[in-house]
Amino acid sequence: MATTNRTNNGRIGGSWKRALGDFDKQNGKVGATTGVSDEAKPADDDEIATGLRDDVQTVETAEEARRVLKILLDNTGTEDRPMYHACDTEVAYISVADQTPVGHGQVTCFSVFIGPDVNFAPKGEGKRSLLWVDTLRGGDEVWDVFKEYFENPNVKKVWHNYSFDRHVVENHHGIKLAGFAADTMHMARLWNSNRKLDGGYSLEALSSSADAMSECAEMLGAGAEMMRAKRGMKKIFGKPKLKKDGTPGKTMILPPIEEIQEDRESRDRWIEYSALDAQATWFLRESLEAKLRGMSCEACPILASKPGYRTCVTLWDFYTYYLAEFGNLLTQMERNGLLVDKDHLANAEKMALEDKRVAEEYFRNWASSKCEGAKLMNIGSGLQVRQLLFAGAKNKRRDKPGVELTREFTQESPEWIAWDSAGREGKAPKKTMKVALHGITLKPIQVQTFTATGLPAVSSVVLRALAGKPGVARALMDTWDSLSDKEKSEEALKKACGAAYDAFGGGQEGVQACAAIDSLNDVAAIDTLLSNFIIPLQGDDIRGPEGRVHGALNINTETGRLSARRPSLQNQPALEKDRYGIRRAFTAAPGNILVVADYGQLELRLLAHMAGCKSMLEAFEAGGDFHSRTALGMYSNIKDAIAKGEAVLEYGEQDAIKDEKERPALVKDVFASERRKAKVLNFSIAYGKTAHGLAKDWGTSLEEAANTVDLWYADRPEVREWQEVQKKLAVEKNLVRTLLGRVRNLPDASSKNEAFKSHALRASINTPIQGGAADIAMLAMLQIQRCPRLKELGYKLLMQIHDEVILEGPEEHKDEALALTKYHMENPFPGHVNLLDVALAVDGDFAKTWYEAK
DNA sequence: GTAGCTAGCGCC
DNA sequence: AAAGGGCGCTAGCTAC
Repeated sequence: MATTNRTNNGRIGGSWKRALGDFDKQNGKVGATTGVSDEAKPADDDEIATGLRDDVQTVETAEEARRVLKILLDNTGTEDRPMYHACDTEVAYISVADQTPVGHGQVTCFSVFIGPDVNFAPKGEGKRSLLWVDTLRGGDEVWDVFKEYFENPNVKKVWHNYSFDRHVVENHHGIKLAGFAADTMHMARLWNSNRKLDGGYSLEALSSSADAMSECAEMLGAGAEMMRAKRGMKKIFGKPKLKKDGTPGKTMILPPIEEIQEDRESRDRWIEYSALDAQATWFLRESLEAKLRGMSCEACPILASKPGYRTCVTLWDFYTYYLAEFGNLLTQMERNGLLVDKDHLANAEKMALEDKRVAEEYFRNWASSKCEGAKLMNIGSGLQVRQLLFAGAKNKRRDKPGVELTREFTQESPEWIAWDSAGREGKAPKKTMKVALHGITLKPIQVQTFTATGLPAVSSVVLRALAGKPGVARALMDTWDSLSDKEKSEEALKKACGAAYDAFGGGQEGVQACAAIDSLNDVAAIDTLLSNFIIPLQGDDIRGPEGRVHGALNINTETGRLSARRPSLQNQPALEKDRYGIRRAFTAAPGNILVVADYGQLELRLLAHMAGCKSMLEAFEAGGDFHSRTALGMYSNIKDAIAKGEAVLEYGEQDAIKDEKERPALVKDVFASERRKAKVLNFSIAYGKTAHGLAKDWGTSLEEAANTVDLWYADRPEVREWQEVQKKLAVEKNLVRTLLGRVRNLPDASSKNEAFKSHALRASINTPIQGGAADIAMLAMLQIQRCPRLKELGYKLLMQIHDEVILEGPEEHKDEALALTKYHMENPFPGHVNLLDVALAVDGDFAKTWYEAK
């Protein structure tokens, strides 16, 4: 085998990218994982010749299509023993990195493999077990023939990353895919969630992995070699990119898919390549089924002991009971998409740009009064901001260089910017110029936070500490002349400002520095909103033709949570930070309404259940403010106050009729700081946070933090025991399991590297909780999806944000739909029950927009 | 010019 | 040696 390096330099511009080409790294698709040579040498014939071409039956006409359609429909097997049809498509006219496949992309061909025994060749022409259909040449007529095939629910189809193929196939002729049976990417995740560094989950990587394919090595026989012959597309079809002078360059580029397919020189190789994908998927499914059948699925013992629990003996059971259907549901949600109000976003953009302009001007004026270069600096560059504020600071790692006193940066020249924006007339001025930045502080700022590379961090937390409370210094500056002497006293100013006050000499100078850094922070915050949400949500790449955004929902996390991409709809700004109301842009279609429901304290409830923690279970049963109740368990002074009747956890009915003055105080008001600590611990302990980290956050001694942690555990000893069991499991077996028994491999639990090992051990106590919450959310979504009444009412799932779901449907049925949604979430197990030892609390509402429904 | 990295930040 | 789990996305930067 030729030597290949691991770089993926396939800048494969424009519109070619395809499903299995370099779909995406998160899904472990080719790109990062397939060795792609940099060298512009022709592919070695030995490597790519599979000898497969003669085994491929090609179809280019409707007549041939009708003949093979019969063979396809004759080979579906039985309910008990289905014959799996592995399918795959190749796609042109889509930029997979940027565009949603809903409404983008055109299928140029597809391939099907039903196993080595099925023969697609006409009588008397020998045997061809691979089917390859040319939809470029075949066009609409061929699609019309195969529509019946794709829509037939009795044909059990298998795909690798079904999501992509489903959408691009459904881009043609209103086809509605049915008969989904398995997604080998999801099966592979369930088998081993830890392949990120081991080649990932691309079809290429999996089908050429001896481990993944081990269960069908025998069946493959000599074919195993053939599987391993599979290579990335660019390796086989790449051509040297032509340089400006027309000579071949070093970089390889991939011609457009439709060209490769039609080009006489590459067509046969292309047919082989693409037919091989279906075959690889088929064998991979066989192997993974055998693997999953051999792996136990051990649910949380407390849960598994409950009467009525649907036991999955093996992970294959888990796949067939839940995950396959869930995978299909996710593709349906992707297709549904969310309607986005572009006008609203355009308006938000205007406001954001204006706010940003004002804030930027304020900072730049101030900074350039102290350093000439700041006039032209890039204030979005952390490096440059660090140069201004931390010049001369040492690196935390002694062997590495610190921040220089002065440094030059290359910036676009003002002349060029003017020329570029004013119509490019005449000779182009020089594009860039050097800009020198030096430190501007009067006294060095004490560095508290460092980046991983040892340099002073300039994150928003650091800048916030320098600037003080948002808006305060700025307000002082704006009203400076009318301030009283007392208000202008050193003491008062220092109190109102952040740490930059002293570093810039105090007085008005100090206040101004704080105000300017505050503005800088503002610029960064606005920029994030603009570039992450406001702008991309208006673009056509992630929107389908009907104006809805169709992000991808992936099952690709270590814990079993979903992740969302293009766009990442799961990290829209939280309500309190959503200053431009971005969530208002997510809206229901006319006549419809959004139903939004989320779990309360889902992860803590799962911890209570799995650990069998008496105190936590009681607290959830009692209801009310959970964090106050935690504080009550930790601090005796709260207990005393309650015993004396001076405070209560929450008001009961009797308190409501009392005069306000006669009412006892609430714990969350009187013991606010205790409650705050209890709340932080509730969230932190599940993540494995250490006393050291808490001490740093709270600015207390290690001892004090450790004592507080002990107070938390004192009331909840079962949690500590449970965590020890998880860690032990991780060390002994290098795995932990979620609530429903899915596995997460943690090889680092045996690592000699203590940092890796610690991380694995923290993950071991978090994964059952986080993954268990994902399990519950999955069950609830399946119940919602299956609910015949919700379907009848016209309600569809659009989105999941870990513990929250969004549905859309006709406004007239909103009350019933919300009630049903909550019911399913509260009773997510098959049979409409909740088998946990703790109730599942669900909060929900409906509204025209996401913002209002939260 | 590109690819891959770091830093940073959004969500649960 | 670091010191809270899980993600995706962007801008800036640098090596090639």
